[in-house]
Amino acid sequence: MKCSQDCRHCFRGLCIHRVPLFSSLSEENLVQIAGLIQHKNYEKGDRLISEGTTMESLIIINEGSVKAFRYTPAGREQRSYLFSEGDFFGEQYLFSDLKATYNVEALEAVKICMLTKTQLHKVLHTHPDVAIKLISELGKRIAQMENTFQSLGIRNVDARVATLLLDFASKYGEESPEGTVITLPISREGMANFLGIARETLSRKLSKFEDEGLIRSIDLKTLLVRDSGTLGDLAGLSD
Amino acid sequence: MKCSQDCRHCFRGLCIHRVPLFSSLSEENLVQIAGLIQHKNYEKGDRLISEGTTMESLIIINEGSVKAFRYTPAGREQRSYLFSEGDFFGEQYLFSDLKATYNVEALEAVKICMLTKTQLHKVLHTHPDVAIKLISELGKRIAQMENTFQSLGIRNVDARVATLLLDFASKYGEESPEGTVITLPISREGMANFLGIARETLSRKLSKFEDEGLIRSIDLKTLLVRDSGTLGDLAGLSD
DNA sequence: CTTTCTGCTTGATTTGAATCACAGCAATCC
DNA sequence: GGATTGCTGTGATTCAAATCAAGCAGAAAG
Repeated sequence: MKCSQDCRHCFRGLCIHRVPLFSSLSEENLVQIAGLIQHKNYEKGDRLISEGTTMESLIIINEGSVKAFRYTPAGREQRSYLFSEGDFFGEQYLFSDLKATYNVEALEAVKICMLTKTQLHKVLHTHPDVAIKLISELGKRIAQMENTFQSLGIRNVDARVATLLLDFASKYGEESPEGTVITLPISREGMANFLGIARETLSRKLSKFEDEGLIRSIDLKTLLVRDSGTLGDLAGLSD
Repeated sequence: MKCSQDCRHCFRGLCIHRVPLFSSLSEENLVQIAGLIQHKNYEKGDRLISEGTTMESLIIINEGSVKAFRYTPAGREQRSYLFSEGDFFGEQYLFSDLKATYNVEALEAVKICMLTKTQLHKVLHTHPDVAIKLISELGKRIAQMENTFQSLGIRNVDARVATLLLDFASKYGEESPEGTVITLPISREGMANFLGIARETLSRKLSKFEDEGLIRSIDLKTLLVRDSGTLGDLAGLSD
């Protein structure tokens, strides 16, 4: 199946074109790999991966977004990631026989592409470019995690909240004359878990930022960032 | 130069044999790659990498240990890693043109092996096995970081200290009839930075653990872990 | 051997976030 | 439309770790 201009109708080629991982490949190779890929859809709230499960595939998000999280021994959801279109995950487990150490849940309707363990191995062996790209992506992710580490180590909660807001602004924000409008992908509770702080504390911080004119809360799912400069200062000048 | 049984005297082959990264290679390939590797020695306190520098090589530690750290905007050392024999780092920067975002300093006399950007690319192209191994190692590192995330997100400082002690016990500890004797690679201040807590707090926690009979402080650089079971409970049953 | 310095401990106080408690609002269900 | 349920915001309180402040011990220097 050859891709026409509108990939939305070419399910095989769809995700592969979007994924930076395969961007270095020729059209011919793309089509070849596309044939190996399986597709699956999930509804909001569906579990894609559960802790302790054996992972057999690399998963690439084609449409929608998911959260990755764990439970603390006390049973609270904790420190999750958000993955959205073009992101991939599950690669850690494809080369070891470890079980998944986190859960992944759909935040909305989600379409994914899967490449199984053996197929990925084959691809990596025959296309070193893909391997290098994958290494590079993993490197980026590590660098990003190191950044997150830094902000985590900082006790200053204001800085963490500011960082999250700016992150969201760049990922989910849309520019408007008044500032950046963010459509929040997760609830306040979710954000608090993400930051490792109490729900109430997040509320208070957001209220404070609003009092200071840095943001404006449109409704529970929508936020306007009015002064990203000051937020940036807060995020950086921590400690 | 072919490796004899005692690799210590065969500088070219030395690190390559130790590094899991290259373990899948044939002796022939090993020798070939060994020829590309450069060696360097550092004294305690020497800087291997400075923030903002361009990284041109993958660095593999052959002997000794180093710490990786950043400075907070306020100028405090923060949240470092410890790398020792067989560990490698710097790979994130070899595929992007990013500058180093952390500093690396020798904690003792250190011998390293370096493989430059272009040489590594060449190796990865010609030896897909090495690429896959590298991907797998990076995956492991990510998994490990995710674990660290979890313990970081936990407010319970006791748990974090306990985790660190157990980590050190397995990395630097030696069994003795009374328990595991740890020769600490870093100062109290270093450990506190590592954990993201105040130096004083660490002191107090260690004193508390000692009162409870879990550990015994031999001298400032030596620690005896007497009850790793209870420490494990503390580390796990946090929050 | 004494002095000095550096890193460590211990105590007192402060601070900032967690927790507890409850009220308001929104969404869903009947 | 009204009721149940699940989020959210705010105030009061508690608590744990940071900070401030001495004091101590071991190492290096004179």
